[in-house]
Amino acid sequence: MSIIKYIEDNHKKNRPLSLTLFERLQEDILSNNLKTGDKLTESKLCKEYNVSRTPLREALRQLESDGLIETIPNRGAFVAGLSPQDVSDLTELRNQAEISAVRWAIERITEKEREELDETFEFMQFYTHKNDIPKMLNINKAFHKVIYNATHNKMLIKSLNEYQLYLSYTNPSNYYEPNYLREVLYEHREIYNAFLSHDKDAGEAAMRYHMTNSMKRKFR
Amino acid sequence: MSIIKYIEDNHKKNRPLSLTLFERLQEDILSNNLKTGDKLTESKLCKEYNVSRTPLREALRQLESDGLIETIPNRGAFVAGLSPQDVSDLTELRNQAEISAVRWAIERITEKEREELDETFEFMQFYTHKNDIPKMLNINKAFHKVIYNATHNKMLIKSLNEYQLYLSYTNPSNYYEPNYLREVLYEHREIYNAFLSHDKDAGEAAMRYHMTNSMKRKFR
DNA sequence: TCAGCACAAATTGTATACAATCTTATCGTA
DNA sequence: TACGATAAGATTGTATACAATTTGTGCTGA
Repeated sequence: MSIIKYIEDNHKKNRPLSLTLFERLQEDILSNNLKTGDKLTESKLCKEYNVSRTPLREALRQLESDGLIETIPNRGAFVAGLSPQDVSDLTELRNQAEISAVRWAIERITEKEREELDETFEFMQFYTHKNDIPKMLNINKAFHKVIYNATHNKMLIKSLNEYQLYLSYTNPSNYYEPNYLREVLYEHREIYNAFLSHDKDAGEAAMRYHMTNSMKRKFR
Repeated sequence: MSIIKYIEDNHKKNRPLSLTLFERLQEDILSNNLKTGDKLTESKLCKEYNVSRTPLREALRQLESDGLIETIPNRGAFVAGLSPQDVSDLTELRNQAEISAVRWAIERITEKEREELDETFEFMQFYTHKNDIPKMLNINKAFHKVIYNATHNKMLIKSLNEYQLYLSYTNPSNYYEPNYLREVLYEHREIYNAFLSHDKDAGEAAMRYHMTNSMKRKFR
């Protein structure tokens, strides 16, 4: 049964525990459930998540690489969350990176990726007219992710995904202001048009405008 | 015996095996000793390095986070080294990041860090006059690292250190050209002066100039 | 009182054992 | 011959056991 096999392959639950633990701890740190300075005692976490130390320690190593914890040999792991300063820095870094990314992406985007961008933008229009804000939040992220991947720049993609994830836990925009969706759609259309006309300068300008306004929307 | 204790504490060999393995494998991948696509079979690596699988797997998780390997669950880890395209992209990213960094650093540098920069630049002058190229390579890296840290931007520091490390394995500059050291010293002096005058625009311009010339020196 | 030591408990680091999954080789059948 | 089923071997995933180190505690003696 190829169908069943297919479904099994995609839904299969043989994801390593270390990955699940990594995501769980990442979530707990970014959501400030675990706070900066907290000691992460392996045995306690093992009991909490009901796993052995082997996959847990692997998850800790990944968190360490991402800078979300700091470990001192033979002493243990300590949470290193994001301070308000970190968030502010991260925001600025993200803005710069997004602006760079749009130039790279316009230069390197493939036909298939362009179609993906088309599709994503159409969804964006659709859900804007539906006024479906939760859906829009996802589509918004997806739109930017398409751009990230279109840069075909491995390191930049990794950074941008990290920035997007980390910042998604910080104070959200004022989604429910009356013009929110219309403004956002307009700004994305400008970016989208730059891809259609293959105009890097226009793309940079549009992204810069979008980033500026995103910041404003957060704090107005 | 406080002295002995001190020396022990610093030279102590109780660094986790996972860290040693991580550095070793990182080196092997960046130096292209392990090539893109190579399968990393745990048991083989264990035999090669004479360790058990536990610390080895922890090292693999860190390499994975850094994007130097890719692991497929239940299938194993595969080397994902840097293609020429990656190196080119990385170079451009590094250049942009260095330019951003110098602005941040000039704004945020502490007195202590300024002194460190003074000292490093003095060493730079000293070894330029001595014409000691190997020493200069180290001082050069150190000078930039002082700037990285002076940004006090956690993420940016992490990225820049990664860029510097990764690119240090790529084709080196033509160090032994007659004017190499003098040119490099001049360019760093311009950057250094911008710190003294606390002039971000001058700093950006100087770093931009330095980056441009660094590229030229690589390929002339 | 308290510095300093010794020992016990807790915690991290590493090795090994076992379980689950994937790969490969073999064989039989159409 | 080509193909698929199947079982053996190899490899990865997880749990447990043991070793090394750190941390906590109580005692001693100046």
